[in-house]
Amino acid sequence: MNIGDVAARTGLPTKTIRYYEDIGLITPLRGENGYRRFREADMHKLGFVGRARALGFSIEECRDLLALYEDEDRASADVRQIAIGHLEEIERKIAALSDMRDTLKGLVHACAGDHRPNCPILKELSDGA
Amino acid sequence: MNIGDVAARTGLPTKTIRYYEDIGLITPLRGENGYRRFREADMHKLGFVGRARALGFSIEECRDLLALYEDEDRASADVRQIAIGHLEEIERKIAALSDMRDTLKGLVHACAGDHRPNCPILKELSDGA
DNA sequence: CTTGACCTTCCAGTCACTGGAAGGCCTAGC
DNA sequence: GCTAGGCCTTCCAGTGACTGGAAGGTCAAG
Repeated sequence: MNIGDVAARTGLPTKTIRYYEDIGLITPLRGENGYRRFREADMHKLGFVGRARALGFSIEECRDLLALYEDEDRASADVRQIAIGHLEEIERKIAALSDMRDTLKGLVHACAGDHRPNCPILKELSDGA
Repeated sequence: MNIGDVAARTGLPTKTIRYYEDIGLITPLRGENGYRRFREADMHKLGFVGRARALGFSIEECRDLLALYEDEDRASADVRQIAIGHLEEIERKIAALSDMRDTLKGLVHACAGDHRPNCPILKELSDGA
C-alpha cells in the first residue's frame, strides 16, 4: 500500500506518517520506484500511535508503549505506570487551566465591555493586585 | 537597572526578557557599555506581560492587550473580546483534557498492573474498540 | 592585576508536526 | 508516443515561546 492509502485509512496526514518513519516509529518497505510500501503491521502501528497521541501521550511515551506492546514478556505494571504518569500530567494541566478559567471568568464578568476605556481586565494585568 | 535586577524583580528569566525585546514587546535603553538599561515603564510592561502569560494569553494576545492598555481611547469591549476568545480556548482545552482523563482513568482502573503481560490499555490502543 | 559575577551576541535545540519547493513516477486519454 | 494531473520523493524552513550553551566584553572587589 502507498502512503496516500495509508493516510486515508488511518486518518493521519502523509506528512505525519513520513515524520513517524523519520523518527523510527515505523519502517515501511520500499518499492523499486522508491515509494514506501506499507504492510498491515505498519498500518496497525500507525493506528496504535494515532490513538495513543489522541489520548495525549507524547511521542516518546508512544515509543515506549509500542515497545511494551511488542514485548510478549512485558509486565502490565509497566504499561500502567506510563498511563498513570500521563494521567497525573493531564490532571495538572486541567488544574492549571481551571485556575486560569476561574480568574478570567471573574475578570470578564467585571468588565463592562462597552465603548469606554475603563477596564478591570487591564487593571488586573497592570497591577497584579 | 540591569537585566539581572529586572529578572529578580519581575520573576522572569533574563533569557525571556531578552526574547521579549527581540520580538519587540519592550525596548529598553542601552548604556555606553552596551548593557540594557530598564526604566520603570519597561519593568511595568514586563510585569503586565508576565501576568498575561500566566493567564495563558499568547504572546500576540499580550501584544494586543499592551497596545490597548496604552491606548487611552480604547473601548473596554475590545479587551473583553480578547479575554472571551481566550476563555473559550481554555474551555476547549479543558474539555479535551477531561475526555482524555476520563478514558485514561477507565483504562488504568481496568489494568491489573502486575507482572503479567495482559493489559487492557495496550488492547485499547491496539484495537481502538 | 586577577577573579568572578555580570553582561553581550549568536547559534542550536525543544516538540510534533506543517508548508512548500523541486523533481521523479504512473496512469488515463488522445 | 505524448501530455496532463495526480501521485510520490527529498530537503529545507517555520511554528511558539522559550531555553541552553559558547565565546567574549565589562565591572567591582580584593
